[in-house]
Amino acid sequence: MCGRYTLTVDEEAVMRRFHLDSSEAGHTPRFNIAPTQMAPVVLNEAPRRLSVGRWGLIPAWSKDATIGARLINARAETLIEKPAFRTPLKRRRCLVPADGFYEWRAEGKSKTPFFIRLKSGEPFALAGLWEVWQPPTGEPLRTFTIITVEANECIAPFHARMPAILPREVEQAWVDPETPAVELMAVLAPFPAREMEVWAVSRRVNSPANDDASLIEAI
DNA sequence: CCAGACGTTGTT
DNA sequence: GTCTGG
DNA sequence: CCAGACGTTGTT
DNA sequence: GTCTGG
Repeated sequence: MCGRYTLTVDEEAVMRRFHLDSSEAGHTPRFNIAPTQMAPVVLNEAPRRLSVGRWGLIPAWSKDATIGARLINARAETLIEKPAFRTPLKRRRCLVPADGFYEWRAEGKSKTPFFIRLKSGEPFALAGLWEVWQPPTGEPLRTFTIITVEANECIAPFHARMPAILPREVEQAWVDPETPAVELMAVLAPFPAREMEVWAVSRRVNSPANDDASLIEAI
């Protein structure tokens, strides 16, 4: 699964990586992006822009926002049948820029967190869905969820699921609302484990209040 | 037709 | 909003 | 994902 | 134990 991730590069680097012209995200390097927090997303917009949304999808029909804290992931295998996801799947797909994520492994009484990234260290796109939710009062809120797939051999020791990392060549097709969703299901597959690496990190990452470069240092 | 649900993960 | 169950 | 809270009533 | 908030 994916319950915490990183985007440690600055906004310029994110824009370069995803060929964007402008940004409303105000992104600064992040080492501990947690559910319900705002994070950069790439929608289908012209001109191409780095946008922003709240992690944890709140369906448009939700009466309150609390469900958002639980809908942080969406299983790829059941996207089409789940009411909360099938509507955004059609025309509201997004890229979630990231360059690493965390998984926890129980070791005796406690849990040890691990950091996972590409061996290249490069940012990548997680497959996401987004929605707009209108609170009873106030401005509409954009939210998003991260799609999960079966874990590869690198992640399997930690969990049965991992976030869907998109191959670079399908990123544009993924956000294009003209692409039929059925044609995209095959790209939701475990990323090659040989291109990923993992190491143990400090338990300081457990608290979402901590967000600094030391969180991804190997211990 | 109306009413009511609508989600994921891990752990026990 | 959209689907399922009654 | 983990951390942290977890309640009611009436009155101002 | 379970739910909400970050």
